[in-house]
Amino acid sequence: MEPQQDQNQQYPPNEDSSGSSSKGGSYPCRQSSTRWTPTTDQIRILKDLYYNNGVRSPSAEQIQRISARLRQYGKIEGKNVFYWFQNHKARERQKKRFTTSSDVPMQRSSVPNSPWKAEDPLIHSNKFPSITHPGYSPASSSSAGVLPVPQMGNYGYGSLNMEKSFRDCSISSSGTRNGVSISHGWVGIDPYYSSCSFFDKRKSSYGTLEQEQ
Amino acid sequence: MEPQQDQNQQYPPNEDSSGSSSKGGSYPCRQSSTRWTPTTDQIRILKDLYYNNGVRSPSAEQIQRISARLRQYGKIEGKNVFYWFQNHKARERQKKRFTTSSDVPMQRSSVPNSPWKAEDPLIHSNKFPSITHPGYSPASSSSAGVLPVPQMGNYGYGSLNMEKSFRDCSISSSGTRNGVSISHGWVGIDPYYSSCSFFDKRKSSYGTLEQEQ
DNA sequence: ACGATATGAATGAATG
DNA sequence: CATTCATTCATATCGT
Repeated sequence: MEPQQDQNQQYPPNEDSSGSSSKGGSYPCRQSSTRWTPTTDQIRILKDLYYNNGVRSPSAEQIQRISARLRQYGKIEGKNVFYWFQNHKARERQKKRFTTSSDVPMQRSSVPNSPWKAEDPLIHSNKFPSITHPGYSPASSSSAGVLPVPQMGNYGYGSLNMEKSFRDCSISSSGTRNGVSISHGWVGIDPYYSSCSFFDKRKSSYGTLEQEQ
Repeated sequence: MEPQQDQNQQYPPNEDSSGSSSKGGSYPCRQSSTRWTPTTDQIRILKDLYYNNGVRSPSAEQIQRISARLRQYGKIEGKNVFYWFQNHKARERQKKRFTTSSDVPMQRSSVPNSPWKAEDPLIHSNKFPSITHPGYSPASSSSAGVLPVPQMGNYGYGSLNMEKSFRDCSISSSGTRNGVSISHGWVGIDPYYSSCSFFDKRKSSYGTLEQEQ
């Protein structure tokens, strides 16, 4: 699996600096920005960052820098870089998820436990680690490209009880059917939000309508 | 936003909780998902609140009222409203972060209209004609999106005196006196885990501005 | 031409 | 509030 579609994609020579802007390059004059179509060079660099530098979720500053660099090879925006990493990581994990679980084909461990209507206060406190942080040890936080080997690959998903892996599968039982009619009121809310917002100093950085209460 | 993509909501007509076997996404209009799919009307109102009223982080009571109002247009819970505002605000900021350069104030290359740099509160047309909503009655009028900002009285959370704001609190507004010390607004059903983490430590980012190249 | 797949884009939900 | 995950939609591309 993992086609990874190597740089096979021979995109059209792209428009480069001419300002044609439509990187699709195929259409005479059509929606120039249907969607970003990365050039081979851009993909190569992105993959290099991903695999050789361990970059998985670049921060805003990194994204700016990356997109700036990639701009030499074609039109690109920050969001493209952002999405690219997001998607690449997600898809890699997604695939891994199915291949790794050789045990049970499709074991939907339906945990009848929804954080929002939850009844046990445990949910927040004892949340197992790791599902989100597999194993790609960022190690030296400064990836700076000194990372010799990309230790990507096996995500330790099955290590622990992934009971909550597939979160609630049935939170939608909110009334409307079978007279249970649990409650509408969305009981249980983010503790941070509702609990303590004392010193809640809202800085109106936007300068728009500001409200305080 | 969303140039052409207009995902309609059409929440599940049936309440089958089991996740069916077929790889989801087979059917075009079969969003049998557990997650909330806002209707265009709901989105319109939410954006109106966001942009025209400056609502960014509604309080518990506000969320209650908002969700109550939006419920006319489809199933919705308080948490949905909460998340919506959270996400909308966060993404707006994020977008800014990606695109904003540290040196130049603002430099829009081209792309006259990009979802990431322009947010228009205007609504999108429905892909499908409004289908009858099984569960709740669409309540006749409106629904088709001719309603700018429906009645329902004014929300006091403008930049005005919020003093008189809470008058007809349908539910038992727990506390929330003027000033601060807002407690759980969750109308009585929010007993557990009031993990008061008063002083949320700003994680202060990774603190490492690495990555060069 | 289609259908399948790969992948960009968007967003709800959740965590830290 | 920032960051991340999961899911889904939309479309580009490729195979037959």
